[in-house]
Amino acid sequence: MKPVFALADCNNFYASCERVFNPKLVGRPVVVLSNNDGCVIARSNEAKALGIPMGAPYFQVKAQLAQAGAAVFSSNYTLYGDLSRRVMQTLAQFSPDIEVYSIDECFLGLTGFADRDLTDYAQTIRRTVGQWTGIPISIGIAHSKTLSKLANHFAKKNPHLTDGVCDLRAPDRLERVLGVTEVGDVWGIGRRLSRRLQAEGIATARQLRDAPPELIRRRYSLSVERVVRELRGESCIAVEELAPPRQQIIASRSFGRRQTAFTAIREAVSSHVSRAAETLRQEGSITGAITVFLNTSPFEDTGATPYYNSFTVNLHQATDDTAQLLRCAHAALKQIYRPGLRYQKCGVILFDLGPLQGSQGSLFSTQTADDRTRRQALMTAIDRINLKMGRRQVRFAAEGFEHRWQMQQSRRTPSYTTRWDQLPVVG
DNA sequence: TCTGGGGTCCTAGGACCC
DNA sequence: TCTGGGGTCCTAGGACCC
Repeated sequence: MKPVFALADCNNFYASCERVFNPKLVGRPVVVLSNNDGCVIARSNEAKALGIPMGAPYFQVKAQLAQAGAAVFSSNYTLYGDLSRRVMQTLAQFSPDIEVYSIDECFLGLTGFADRDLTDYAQTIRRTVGQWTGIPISIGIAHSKTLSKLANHFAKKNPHLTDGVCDLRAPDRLERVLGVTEVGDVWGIGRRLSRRLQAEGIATARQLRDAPPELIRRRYSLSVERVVRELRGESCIAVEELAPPRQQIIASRSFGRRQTAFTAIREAVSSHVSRAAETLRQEGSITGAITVFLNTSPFEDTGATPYYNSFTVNLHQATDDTAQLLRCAHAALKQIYRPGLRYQKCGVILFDLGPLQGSQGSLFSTQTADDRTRRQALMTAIDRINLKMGRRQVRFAAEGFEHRWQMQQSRRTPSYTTRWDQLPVVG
């Protein structure tokens, strides 16, 4: 039996989240900005209709948005994360086999449901998610993940034709949809590949499907060959219920305004280390290496070449101790900081991750097992307090107090669903 | 003045070894 | 003047995703 996949994808997710708690926004253009209020990263249909491109720098479209009476929000990831969890929990009612693919997308294995009317089933899913969470979704169904993405894309682009659900198992419909889908809209074909393929006369998803896989592999790569096979309905990518352990943890931010002073940058790096280490401990992992990176803006028009540098410290013993990581990060920062530059962003990467359980001590460590136990108890205590009392109530002095480098978020909505003091009020 | 953040995978090429 | 061949491992960079 051929496998059946569904992809459920929230429509304009962040913009829809803002609408859930502010129904007056329905019908109005809504956009959500990236961190630091830099770029447009989510648009309601009305905002898309204005021609606001995805990723547009806010300052370039600000006037246009204001003129159209658009509602503009700083991103509120706490809110979006919480609503995402609710959507995923609802979806889990409909298949035993689900993979949360991103904050707003979820694959459902429907192979065992193939004897039902799946369009009908998908409509039930849409209705339920809408009623329980207030978030509108679209659903694509097909014999491979890549085709289900494509089905979803078609459903979303043609709501009047599809009512938000598109089943591409029917061969004639599949032919038609493949024929009208640009090759760059296929999952796994980005801007670069799309340009190359088009230069060779492959402009639609159908043309890509009909290209010989062996040739594609030779000319492009294994990954593009896999895309071709998936477009042929040959499923090469399974639903992965268990997320593979992660390989790295990144914490970085642009500065609210350009920074030059070493002390300010060290504070920012320290606070990123602290955040990354928190994630590390949440996952029950330890890290064997830390990279600090620092850069100036790539958009500076002074003609100077942008500065980007990074430095990696390998730990002789893997750890999840914030204090130890701070020492390494400070040493790394000293290696890459150059006075006189206007820095735009810094961050840290933890990699070489492994499980805390069963980790080995180092032959060369001066730390005793007792020391380690005490440090771990300290970290656990800090994490607990911060969880209970709010983020960063207890923190390391290296993170500083003034935070003049911190990002700007002037248009942020309350954390309606995760903070008691910010619950929505019905009046 | 103002241009996000967090991930994964693949490949080519260099270092190194025998 | 001549200057192998093959294997592995690591890393940087490119490409993709949301």
